[in-house]
Amino acid sequence: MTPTVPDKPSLEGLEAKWGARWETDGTYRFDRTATRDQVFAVDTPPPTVSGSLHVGHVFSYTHTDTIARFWRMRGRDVFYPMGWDDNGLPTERRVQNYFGVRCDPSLPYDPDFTAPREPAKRAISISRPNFVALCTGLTIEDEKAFEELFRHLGLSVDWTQTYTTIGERAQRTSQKAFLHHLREGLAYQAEAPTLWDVDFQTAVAQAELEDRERPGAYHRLRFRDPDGGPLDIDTTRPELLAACVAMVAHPDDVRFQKWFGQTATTPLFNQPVPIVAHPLADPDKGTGMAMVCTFGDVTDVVWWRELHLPVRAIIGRDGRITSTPPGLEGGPFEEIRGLKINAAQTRMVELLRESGDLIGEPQPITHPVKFYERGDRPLEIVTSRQWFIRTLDHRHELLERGRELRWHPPYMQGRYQSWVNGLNSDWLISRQRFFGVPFPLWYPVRPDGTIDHQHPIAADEARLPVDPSTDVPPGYTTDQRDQPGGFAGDPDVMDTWATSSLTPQIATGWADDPDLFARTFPMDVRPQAHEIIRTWLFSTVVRAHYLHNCLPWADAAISGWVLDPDRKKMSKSKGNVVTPIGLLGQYGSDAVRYWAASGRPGVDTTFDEGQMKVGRRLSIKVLNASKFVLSRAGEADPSAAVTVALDQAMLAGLADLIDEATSAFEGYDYARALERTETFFWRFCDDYLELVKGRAYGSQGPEAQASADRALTLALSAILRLFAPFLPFVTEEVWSWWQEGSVHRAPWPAAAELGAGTPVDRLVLDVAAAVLGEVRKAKSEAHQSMRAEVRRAVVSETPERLAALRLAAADVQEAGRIAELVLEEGAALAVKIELAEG
RNA sequence: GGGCGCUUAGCUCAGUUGGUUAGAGCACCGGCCUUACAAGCCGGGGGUCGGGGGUUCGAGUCCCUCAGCGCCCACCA
Repeated sequence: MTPTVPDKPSLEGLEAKWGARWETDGTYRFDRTATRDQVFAVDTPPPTVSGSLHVGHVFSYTHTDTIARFWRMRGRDVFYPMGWDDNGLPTERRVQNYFGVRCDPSLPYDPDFTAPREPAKRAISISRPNFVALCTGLTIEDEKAFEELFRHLGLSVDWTQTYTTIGERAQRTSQKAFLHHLREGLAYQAEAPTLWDVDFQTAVAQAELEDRERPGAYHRLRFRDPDGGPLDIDTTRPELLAACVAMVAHPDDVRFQKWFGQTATTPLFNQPVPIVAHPLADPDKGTGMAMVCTFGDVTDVVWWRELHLPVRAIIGRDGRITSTPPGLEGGPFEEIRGLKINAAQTRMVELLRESGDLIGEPQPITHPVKFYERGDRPLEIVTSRQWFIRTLDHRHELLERGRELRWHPPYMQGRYQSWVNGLNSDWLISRQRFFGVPFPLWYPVRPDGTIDHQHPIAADEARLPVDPSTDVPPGYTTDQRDQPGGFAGDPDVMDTWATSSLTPQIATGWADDPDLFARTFPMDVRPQAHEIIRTWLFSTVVRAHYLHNCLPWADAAISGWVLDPDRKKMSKSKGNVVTPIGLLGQYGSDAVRYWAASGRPGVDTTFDEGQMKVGRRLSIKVLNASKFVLSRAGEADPSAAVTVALDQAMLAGLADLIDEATSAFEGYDYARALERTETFFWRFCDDYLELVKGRAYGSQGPEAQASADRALTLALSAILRLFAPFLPFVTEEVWSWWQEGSVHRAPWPAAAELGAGTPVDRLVLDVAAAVLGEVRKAKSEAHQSMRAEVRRAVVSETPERLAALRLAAADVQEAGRIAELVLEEGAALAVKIELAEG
């Protein structure tokens, strides 16, 4: 094929041109005839749709894309779907504000409902199905914008495989998996104390917690020991005094052993409480004696459970003091009833100070307090009925799965192990929210109108997905909803992780496409960020272990974060926010990808526009070097032999590079593959191209020219393919000048294709470039042009290197414009240069 | 409290099993219109490889220790 090389190659417009072409040609389309062993399947992270994509997405998704492109060129059929995570709280909050609505799950579906154009002043109550429809509609627009950005970035996703986490397939999959677990006893419901967010009014799982350092104070309260003497404790939660159910000290604590088994009396309320022993009580903390309340913190829950203490709850789900424990009616408790927690604490301290039961002044401290990671107020612990998936009983199997998984980088496995080792409760999957996957369950309503939670009615698997708030369980009729003798739908939804833990099953069609599933599951790789190892990665392993008794994928590729130390400075000085689309427009997608791909696996990387400039320069260099090679040698005879030592040496180095890049990619180290390829390429341009230029123009006769031409085209072909995973647009552009088809479907280069076999003196290029460098240096120091003539150059070198240099002497002379080249044996490289006059 | 990672030139980072005077890019300085590229090319200066100790013929690389930064985990009265 005769190359068609533009006069002025440019990067402008390549994204649009090739994006459209790849779509038309189905370049990245998954071939459903491939069998599992021919497939490379990627469990792409579905980005949260509420909000916008930021440079962190560009960063990590590029990493995955380079891997996908590598395996595609290696001949694998790449299954690379995209998902949108539109399920969950962020979308709910947006819809509430955007439309001025709120979800009331007790309302029936209104098929005629249309959203108000402007948010109503008073929030309109709508049914859950109507609310969900609004959520879905609002996310579609964002999803379009996300797809456009990712296409512009050049992700080689198969956009026909897109799913959403609230979509029908995700719901079907989530519900089917839940029913599986239910049948096998791996899912269960329990009425138990759980961490509760009083603002979101929902239970929260261990994985969603974070500790925040908060100011607090130790308050010393004076209880009465069994003899009526003082017995002091320190507490940060004096407002929970009315919920005190015991006092506890360490079993070995000699100060308190005489009281174990006896009864103390609380201040203010004068309630009797047992004095008990438990090893979790720390003799060095406070007075060594603690009060146990239901519930002030998770230690209270442990004590309550293990010491079989009664429940005396006072905090309601709205975060106020609501329930009055028996025996406290009419007393000082009335002073705090109805108050929020902070106000209740203030009032309690006043009351205790008045009664003389507060000893000294509160001692301010800073201590870690548990928060929901998206929440603003400390979590409380309330008792409620929730659904759980068992994890504690399977800790050892799950640890073993973690060891079976191949981690990139390997040390990331430690995060998984420490998380699993630290699990202290089963996985709480129910949420008292609306925009999520409903539980496919109903409960019988007893004749007295109460709900019989112990006998849930499961949906028919063939009918999934169901919405129990509108669908009717098998054997019932619509009019029996919420009626005595009828049924009631489960009001909760699954936590978003309960759905996203099934992304492999959703993407591969486990619930509804057995053919696809057989070709793609278990998947090959899960790319994701390190902070969600404990949530997304862990929960995905749990689901696959239970559902399929295997890992969901063989490899986990963990990406770091984008650090932005200069963010302030940038926004101050320039006043414009750096958005991904702006960067892509300014530097070009290939350049931004270059920056992203230079971030090593798992390593946090600084946001660096300088690297994008370098990437742009590299892309332009690819255009220009390719232009030179193809316009000189594009019509080279493919059967010509590479006979010149310099050419052979260059190809030998390229063969080494191919081997190194290949094994780096196989180990998920795209960054190393890029770095090595780039280094080679610059040397190829700066040294080899300069050395070979004259010969390629025919200065040394047709055979020497043919060798150069052949070497140039072989090298260009391999280099373009090595760069293709990183710079998909510019490599495709150049490829199209002289090759049929897409470079992204071309075979990954192999060292063998470069005609290896004959022994090659690899020193030739090395020595020739070194001498050329000396000549350049001399001209630079003489303030001469590189074109300046050298009358005579005397090169001293070791005999071995001199022999190598001799093989490239003609090229060196020509590149350096050296009239007379003298070679002498010496200890190390030394070059004496006499420039011509003038 | 336990664990992991990082600390190499002004900046961003490479340095794979320990081996010749420690590398790249950016920035800086100087030079050059050289027929692929002036949004380019050529050259140059610049580092006691966080501190200390050890193993070794030899340590940026291995061991110990200390410090700083970041992250993960932890029952937080």
